[in-house]
Amino acid sequence: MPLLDRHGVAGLTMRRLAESLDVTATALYWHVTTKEDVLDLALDHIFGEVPMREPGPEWRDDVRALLRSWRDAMLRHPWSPALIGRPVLGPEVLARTEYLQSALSRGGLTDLELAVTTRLLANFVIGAALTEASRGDGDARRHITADYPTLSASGHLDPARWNDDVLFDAGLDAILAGRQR
Amino acid sequence: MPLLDRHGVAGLTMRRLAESLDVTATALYWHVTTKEDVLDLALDHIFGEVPMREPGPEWRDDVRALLRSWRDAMLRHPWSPALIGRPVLGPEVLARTEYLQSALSRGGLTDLELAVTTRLLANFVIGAALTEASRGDGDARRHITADYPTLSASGHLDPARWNDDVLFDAGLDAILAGRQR
DNA sequence: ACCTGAACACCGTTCAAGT
DNA sequence: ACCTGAACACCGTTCAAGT
Repeated sequence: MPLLDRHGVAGLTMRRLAESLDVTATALYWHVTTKEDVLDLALDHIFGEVPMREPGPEWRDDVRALLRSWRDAMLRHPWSPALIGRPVLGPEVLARTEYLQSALSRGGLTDLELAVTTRLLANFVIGAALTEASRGDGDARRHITADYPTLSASGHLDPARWNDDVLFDAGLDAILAGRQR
Repeated sequence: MPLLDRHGVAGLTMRRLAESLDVTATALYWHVTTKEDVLDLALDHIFGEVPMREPGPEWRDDVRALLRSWRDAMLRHPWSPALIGRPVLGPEVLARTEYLQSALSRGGLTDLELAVTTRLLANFVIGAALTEASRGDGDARRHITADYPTLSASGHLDPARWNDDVLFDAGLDAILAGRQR
């Protein structure tokens, strides 16, 4: 939905969507029962953009590749992370979760450890996409220097200091490091 | 804001908020320039509920305590996780981020590793709160059994099988485990 | 300094009616 | 089966005006 990418979730209007489809706004309600339905469909749809590559010999590489594309897809559609939660149950999402979980299984993870790692990875990716999608127009973060010594020394809020991509990849590696072979 | 807790972010209306304050809706615009301002204020405000306990001898315990309360606060106000991203820069949030980062410093983390771990932890907490806040009314997840073998075998979508709290704590421990003393 | 009232340009959604 | 038109009950926000 290019409408969402341009105007954000606040700018998506049933009337606007209808117009882009050359229909009346009320016509949409034959196909869909509520505006939330539209958002649910759009959300699940973008996960179709996340490729699930043929599983290779190194399961860690499969996991990394999947989760990088997962984050990329959300960053390409910055409205998406905030919508997550409701229908993390669309078919596209489920297929990718299955892929992730089976890769972890190949790594030897089972039971509690499998569940913990799946959640940890998924929630990390979602959290990362959510925070990164909205930062960017950051013009705040000034004179923080005085009040928060450790924070400003670490450059946590300085986008020039650390790159989002390397922090994400390193986080992924940290999670994957302590795991079974 | 009990209004938000009861009606969610969609149910918070300038008119409704005004009424609860015994004022006209238009009066609000003298104190605030836009509705988004109200949400930003409300969001930062709930992080004031997250206690920063006196740092103890075990830095890991400080981190765990902070992040558990952090997640708890967001789950008490389920509308909050989806709003994160814009002003993760309010004073309450900044104070907690500073606390977290200084605890990690006491643990011996510096530079890249400090930045990576801070992000990893923060994004995990946010992602967890976001996904957990909206699930709960899950009445989907049926006949998934057939199509996604690993997924359904793991009980990933079965709330009776794994408890959110233990998965969260275990995730936290997994992140903290591989780190400096 | 702080609030009201009227008004504007929108919303999502329902429903009878058309083809 | 699919769409239109009119209508309802709301929205956020602006602005002149009051105290």
